[in-house]
Amino acid sequence: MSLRIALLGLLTAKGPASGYDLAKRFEHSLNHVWQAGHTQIYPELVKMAADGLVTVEAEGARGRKIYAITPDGSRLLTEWLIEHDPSATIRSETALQAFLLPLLDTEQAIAVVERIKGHFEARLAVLDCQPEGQFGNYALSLGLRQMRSGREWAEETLAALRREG
Amino acid sequence: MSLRIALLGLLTAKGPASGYDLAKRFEHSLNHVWQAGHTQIYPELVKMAADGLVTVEAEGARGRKIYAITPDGSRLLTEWLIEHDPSATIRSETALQAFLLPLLDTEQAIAVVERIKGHFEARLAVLDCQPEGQFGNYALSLGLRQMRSGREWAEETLAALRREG
DNA sequence: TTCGCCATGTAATTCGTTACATGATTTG
DNA sequence: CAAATCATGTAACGAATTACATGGCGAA
Repeated sequence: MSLRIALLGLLTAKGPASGYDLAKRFEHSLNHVWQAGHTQIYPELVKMAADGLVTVEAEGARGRKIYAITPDGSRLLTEWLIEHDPSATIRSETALQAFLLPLLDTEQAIAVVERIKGHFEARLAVLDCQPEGQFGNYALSLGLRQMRSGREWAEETLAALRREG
Repeated sequence: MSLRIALLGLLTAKGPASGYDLAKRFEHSLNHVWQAGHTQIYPELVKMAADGLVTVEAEGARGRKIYAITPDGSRLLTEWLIEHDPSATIRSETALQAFLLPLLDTEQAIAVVERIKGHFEARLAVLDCQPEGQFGNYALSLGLRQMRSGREWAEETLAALRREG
């Protein structure tokens, strides 16, 4: 479902687009929120068209199809936003590594946390380059906060490990 | 892979266990980090035994099998912890709702953010009840930080929406 | 005209969820 | 003995990743 919602959202926010365009939009704006490659997007659009959520508005060169959202699609999108309880499912490899830290000796643990810290910083850097005042604004500020608190956790954990080691 | 790692980690941290036990451990300690139900765990343990990562240490009543980690399993676990670059894949329905907020009018957006805030608070409450000083310590403090920053985001966003609306 | 990127797709496989099925043990 | 919970599993389906395949178009 969420993939559909994400696609409908992008079509609403930035207008009709081809599968390729949508894959690009995913990369550039939704990347810190939801991810999908073209191999998932192309077939999903076909199914969504069959379900009446999008239509092929135009066909261009080399099979390029421009999809637009339909009223049914808009309805589904708004309904989901207003009614859907976001699932609490979390699967974070980073948090899993944090969980398992006590299995390592201090020196190894420090190395792992250093690397995790690097990851948080890298993602933070990506988000920092993101233009303010754009559509993804709210998600961007949420992402920034969570990456910053990840970095802080790493710093605090490093300090604790060094004290102890 | 991560499911395997999580299972190997639990077996190392808390000793040999059956599939059922492991499902329970997932619920109680790994829940804010990684999730898996018994339907995923049972078959995975069989495959892991076939791959020599765990062995059936004992068999009890009604087919109960107690699995223990093997040296190969330990090796794989440590290697993963030290070498594996945690994937940056994020799929958060909450963040997706945040992303799509601008599609709603102010009143609806406020309702959505209120609900999101409630979710963050609920998860925070669960983590707050978790015993300190246990194995999952590091992951717990990371989770707490991230839930708190989620709640702060919701509060700030609500304030902004109310100013504007 | 060759190289690189644009653009679209399919196939195979793995990962994860939901629904179903079964029987043992404990508690009231 | 009935009901609840313990405990193990399978099957079907859906979501996601990886690998493969193809051809167009533009620039050097």
